[in-house]
Amino acid sequence: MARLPEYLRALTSLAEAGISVCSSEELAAAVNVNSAKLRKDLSYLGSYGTRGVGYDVDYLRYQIAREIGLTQDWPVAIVGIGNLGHALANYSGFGSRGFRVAALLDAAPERCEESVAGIPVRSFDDLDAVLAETPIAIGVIATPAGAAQGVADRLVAAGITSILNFAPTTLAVPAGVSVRKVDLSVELQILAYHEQRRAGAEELRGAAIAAAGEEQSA
Amino acid sequence: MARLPEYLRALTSLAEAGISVCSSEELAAAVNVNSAKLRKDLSYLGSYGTRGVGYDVDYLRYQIAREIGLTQDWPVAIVGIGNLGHALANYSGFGSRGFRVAALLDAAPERCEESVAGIPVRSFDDLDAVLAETPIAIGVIATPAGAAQGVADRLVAAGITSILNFAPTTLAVPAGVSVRKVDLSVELQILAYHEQRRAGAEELRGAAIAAAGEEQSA
DNA sequence: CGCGTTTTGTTCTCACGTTCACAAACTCCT
DNA sequence: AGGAGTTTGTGAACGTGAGAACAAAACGCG
Repeated sequence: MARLPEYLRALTSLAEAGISVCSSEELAAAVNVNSAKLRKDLSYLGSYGTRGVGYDVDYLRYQIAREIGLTQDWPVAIVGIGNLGHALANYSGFGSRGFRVAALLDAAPERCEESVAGIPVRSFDDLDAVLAETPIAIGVIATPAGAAQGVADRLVAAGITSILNFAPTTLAVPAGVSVRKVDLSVELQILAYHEQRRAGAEELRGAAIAAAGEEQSA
Repeated sequence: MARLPEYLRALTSLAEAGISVCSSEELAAAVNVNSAKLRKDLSYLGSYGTRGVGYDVDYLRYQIAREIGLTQDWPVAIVGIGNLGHALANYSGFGSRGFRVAALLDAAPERCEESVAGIPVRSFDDLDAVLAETPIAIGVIATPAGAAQGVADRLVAAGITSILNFAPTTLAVPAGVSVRKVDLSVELQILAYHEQRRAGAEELRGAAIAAAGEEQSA
C-alpha cells in the first residue's frame, strides 16, 4: 500500500517525541486518514497491536520498515544533473531511509561540475560500466522531457526495474518495470482547477444572492 | 479529474507533431489509460468530439485548458529557497502553462543570494507586504519538514487557499484549502516495496523449483 | 440517397476500497 | 478475582471508479 510510508513517517515523529505506544486513533489523526482504514492496513501485515492498549511505536516502525524493504540498502542513480538533479543529489532526506545516491549520470558530464555532493558525475554512455562497478536498484530520471524516454529505455535495457520519473512525460516501459512519476506541473494544474472551481462557486453564490435581491425588490 | 493535465500534455505533443485530429484510442495509448475511461473523462466536460472522426486536437486542448483554468494567470510564491527552492525557481516548465513565479520567500533571505532567477528573495516575515504588492494564488512550500506546518498556517492566515507541499510532512489545514503533496521519499519507498516483492517472488519461484526437483528426486 | 464503417457518448455491471459497527481481547481498578 | 473501560481486528454495507458492451451519429462511397 502507498500509505505505509506515511504511517512510517508519522511513527518516526512520535518516536522522536518520546512516545512509545499509540492508538490507531492517534496515528490516524496524524496522517489524516480514517482509523478503521489504518487498522485494516496494519492488519494486512500482521497483528502487531494489542487490544485495549494500542501499537508499540518502535516495534510497528520496524515491522513497516521491513515490509517496505527499508531494512536493506537501496542504491540510487540520478540521471540528468541539471537544476533538479543537483537539488536531488544534495537532498539530505535521501539517505535517511536506506536510500543512497550511488551514482550521478549526465549526457554531458563536462557541462556540470566534476562532482556534486561529493559524488562524481559520469557520462550516461558509461551506464553499463557504472552498473558493473556498483549495483543500482532505482533509477531517477531528472532530464528534460525529450530525453526521458530514451534514458528509460536504456535503464531498462541495463536491467533496472524501478524508475522514478521527474520529467513531464508518460514513460512507456515493459511489464515488470515499476515507474513512479513526480510531476510539478500536473500538481499545480490540479490546484488551479480546484482554485478556479472555488472562485466559480463564489461567483455563483454572488449571482444567486444578487438574483434573490432582485426577486425581493421585484 | 487528475488526469486532465496528462491528456493536455499528450495533446500538446500531438499538436507539435502536426496532428490535428486524433481518436480516443490513440490519445488513450499515449497516456496509458483505457480508451473508455478517457472518453468518459472528456464527456464530463462536454461533447467535444465528432463520432466517426475523433477529437480536434487544438479545440480539445483549449477546452481542457479552460476547464483546468489555464486560460488565466496563476501567480505562485515559493517559500524556502534552499536547494529545492532554487531548482523550482529556475524550473522552466513552470511558466509554460500560465504559472508564474511571482515571489520568493525565505525565513533568512540574507542566507541565500539576493535574487534567484531574476526574482528577489524576500523575508517570509514580510508575507503580508508581499501579498499586498502582488496577488498570489498558490503557495509552494520547499522548507525543511519542521518549518512546513508553521509556513502553511501563515499562508492560510494570509488568505492563500492552494498549497503545494514538498516538505515530508502531512499538513493540517482548515477545510476549503487544497493541499497537494510531492514527496520524494514516499515515492522511493513505494518503488522499494515493489522491488522487494519482485525479489521475494523470484526467491519463492526458485524455492518452488527446488522443491519440485526434490519431489522428483524423491 | 442509402448503406457500411468508424468512432463517440453512455449505460450497465463488477470489483475495489472505504467506512461503519461490533465482537474479542487486554488493562486497570476495586 | 471480577467487572468496567479501551482498543484492536474484522465482517458487512456502502459508495465510487473502472472496464466492457452497445446505441447514436457522422463520414465516405457507390
